[in-house]
Amino acid sequence: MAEKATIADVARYANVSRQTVSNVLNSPEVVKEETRQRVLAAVEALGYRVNAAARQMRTGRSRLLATRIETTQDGINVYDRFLHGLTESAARSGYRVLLYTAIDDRSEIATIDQLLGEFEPDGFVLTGTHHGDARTSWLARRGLPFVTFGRPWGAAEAGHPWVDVDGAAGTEAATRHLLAGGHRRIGFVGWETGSGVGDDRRSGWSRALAAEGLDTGLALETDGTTAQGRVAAQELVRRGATALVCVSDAVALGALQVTPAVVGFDDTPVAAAIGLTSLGQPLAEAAARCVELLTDQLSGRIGDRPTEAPASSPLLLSPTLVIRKDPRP
Amino acid sequence: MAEKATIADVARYANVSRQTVSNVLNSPEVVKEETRQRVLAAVEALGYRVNAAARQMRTGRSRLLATRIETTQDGINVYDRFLHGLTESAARSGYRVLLYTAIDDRSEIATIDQLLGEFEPDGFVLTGTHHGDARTSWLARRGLPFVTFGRPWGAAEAGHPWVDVDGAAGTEAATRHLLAGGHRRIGFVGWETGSGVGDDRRSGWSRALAAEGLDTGLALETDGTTAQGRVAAQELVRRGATALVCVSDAVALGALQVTPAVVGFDDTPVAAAIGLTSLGQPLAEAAARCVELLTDQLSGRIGDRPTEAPASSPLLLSPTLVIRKDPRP
DNA sequence: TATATCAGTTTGATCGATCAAACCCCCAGA
DNA sequence: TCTGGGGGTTTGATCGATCAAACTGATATA
Repeated sequence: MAEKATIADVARYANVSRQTVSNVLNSPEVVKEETRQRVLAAVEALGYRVNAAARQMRTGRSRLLATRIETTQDGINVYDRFLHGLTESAARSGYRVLLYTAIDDRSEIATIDQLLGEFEPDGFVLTGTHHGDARTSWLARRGLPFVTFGRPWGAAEAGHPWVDVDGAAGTEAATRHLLAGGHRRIGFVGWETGSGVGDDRRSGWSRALAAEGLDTGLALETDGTTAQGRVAAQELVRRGATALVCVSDAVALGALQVTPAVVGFDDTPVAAAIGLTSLGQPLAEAAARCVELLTDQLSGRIGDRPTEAPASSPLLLSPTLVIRKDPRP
Repeated sequence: MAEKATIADVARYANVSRQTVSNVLNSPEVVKEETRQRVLAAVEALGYRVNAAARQMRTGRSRLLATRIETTQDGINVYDRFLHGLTESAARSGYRVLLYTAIDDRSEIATIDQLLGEFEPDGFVLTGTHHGDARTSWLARRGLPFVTFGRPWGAAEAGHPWVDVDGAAGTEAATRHLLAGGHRRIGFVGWETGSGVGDDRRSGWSRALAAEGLDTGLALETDGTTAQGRVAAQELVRRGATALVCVSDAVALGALQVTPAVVGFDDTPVAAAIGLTSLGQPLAEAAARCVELLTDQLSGRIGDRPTEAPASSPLLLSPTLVIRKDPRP
C-alpha cells in the first residue's frame, strides 16, 4: 500500500515548491493557471490529502465541531436525526463532528474545557437549552464560537446565535386542524410548567382557541410518560374535550387510548407506525442552519479573535403538521 | 484568558526538561517519584493538556475512532443508544468518536479513505454488516484496525473482530416464554429471507418449537412495516396461531392489532410505551466490547503494523426478554 | 585505577503543514 | 543604464509534542 504522500512529495512530483502546492490548495488565485493544473494533477496522481494535524498545528484550526450525544430519555427520542443532519451539513462545509457525552451542565463544561485543550474544536453545537443554562455564558465569556439548537430561555443567556423550532406555531396549526374538523372543546396534554419547550407548545394551542373565543382551560400537566398521558386524557375527556393536542408523541400515545382525535409532537417513527397525526420538526434543516451560523462565525475570525461582532441572527423554523388518518391506538 | 500552556511551559515551571514532562505523562515509571510529583503539580498549576495535533504528528496516532451515523430508516431505530455507549466507552479509554455519513458501501469506503488521509482515525467501528460487505474486506486488505457491530454474514468477510447480539437466543427465549404461557401454536412474523439478522431471529423461534415437537410452519415474511406486520399476523392467526414472535417492534405493533400475545424485538421506546413484551439488546455493553476489541488491536501495534495477528475474539451477547403485561395495541 | 552498568535526565531532530519574508524575472518609466 | 514595481515562486522558521541518542553521576566489577 502506498505510503501517504506529503505536500513535499507533491511539490517534487510537480516540480514546484511546497508553498506553491499549499497555495494551489488554499489560495488558488495567486498561482498561475498552468502551474495550478500541474499541481492538481500531481495531487491526483499521488492521492494526496492534507494532514489535518499538521495543518492544525500551524493554523490553530482543527475543522472539528463538537457536540454532545444525548442519552435517550424515557421518552421517544428524535435527536439522532438532528445529529445525522449535522454530520452531513458539516461535511459539506469541510468540517467533521466530534462527539462527547455529559450528564449535566457542569460535566459538559468540564468536557468542553478538556476538548479545547486537546483537540481544539473550532466550534460547538449545544442542544437542549434550558432556563439558567450555564454552558452558553461559559462559552460566551471566553469568546468561543458556538450555536445552540434551542432558543435561549432566559434573558441572561441571550445574545448568541441559535436555531429553534417554533413549537407554538406547530400546536397552533394542530389546533386549527382540529377546529377545522369540527371540534370545539380541544384539550392540551402538556409537560410541567417551567420547561420552556412545553410552555411554548401550550401557548400555540391556547392562542388558536382564544382566537375563536373558545375555552382555554382544558390543559393538564404530565411527566411526559405515556401512562400519565392517558390519565390526563381521561380527565380532559371527562371534562368535555373531544380532541387533544399533545406536547409529545409519547403522551399522545397514551391519549390515543382514550380518544382518536389526537395530535402528537415530533413525528417519531411511532407516530408513523400507528397512524398518529403529529408535528414533524425540520431537523435536517435545523442542523444545516446551525452549521451555517457556526461557519459564519468561524470564517469571520482571524487567529483567535472574532474580527467583528458575530451576526447573531437567530432562526425559528416551523414544524410541519403530518396528517394521518385512522390512528390505531 | 490564559494562553494554553505547552509542554515547554510546564518544563520551565517545574525546572525539568520537556522530555521529562513527556515521560511523566506517558511512561511515569522511568521518572523519579519526587520529580514526578513536581511535574504533576506544574501540570495542575498551569492547567496543561497535551495538544492532540502535535502528539499525532509525532506518533501518528490520533486517538480518534470513526463511525458512521445511520440515517433513520422507516423503522424504529435504536442506533443512537449504541452510539452513546460507544462515545462513553471510547472516552474512558482516551478516545473520541468522529462521525461521518454514507449512503452505501462504496461511498462509505470513499469517506473512510478520505478520513484516513486527513484525520487519520486510529480505528473504525462498522455497523450494519450484511452479505457481501465490501467494507470489511477493504479495511482488512489494508491492515487497518476495525471492529464490526454485527457478525460477518458470509465466509468471505470473516476473520475480523466483531460483536453481535444473539438474535436466535433471543427469539428462542421469547418462544419459550410463550410456551410457558400455555401457547402451542406460535407464529413468527419475520423479514424477507436472505437478511442475516432476520434469518437468525427466525432460527431461534423454530429451534424452540422443534425442541417441543411443535409446528414450525407458521412463519411469514414482511417488509418490516407495521402495516405488513398486521396483515401477516391476521393470516397466521387464521391458520391457528395463538401467539406471535416478531422480528421487530415495528411489525409487532401491527401484530398487536390482531392478538395480544406478541413479543417484539429491540425493546424500543414504543414497546415500553404500550406495554409490549420485547427483546432488549445490550447496546451499551456491545459498544463497550467494540471499544475493547479495537483498543486491544491498537495497543498491540507499533507504528503502522500489528505486532501480532490480532486476537479475533468475536462476542455474541444475549438480548434480554423484557416482559410487560397488558399491552394496549 | 579503569571499565561497565544503570537510573534518571537532557538535547537535537523530526513529524507535515503554513506564515512571513525573500527572491527572481520581466517590463515600465526616468 | 538604472530603478521600481508586481506577478509568481521559493526559502527558512515555526507550531508542540515525542523519538532516539547522548549525557551525568553514582555504584558495581575487574
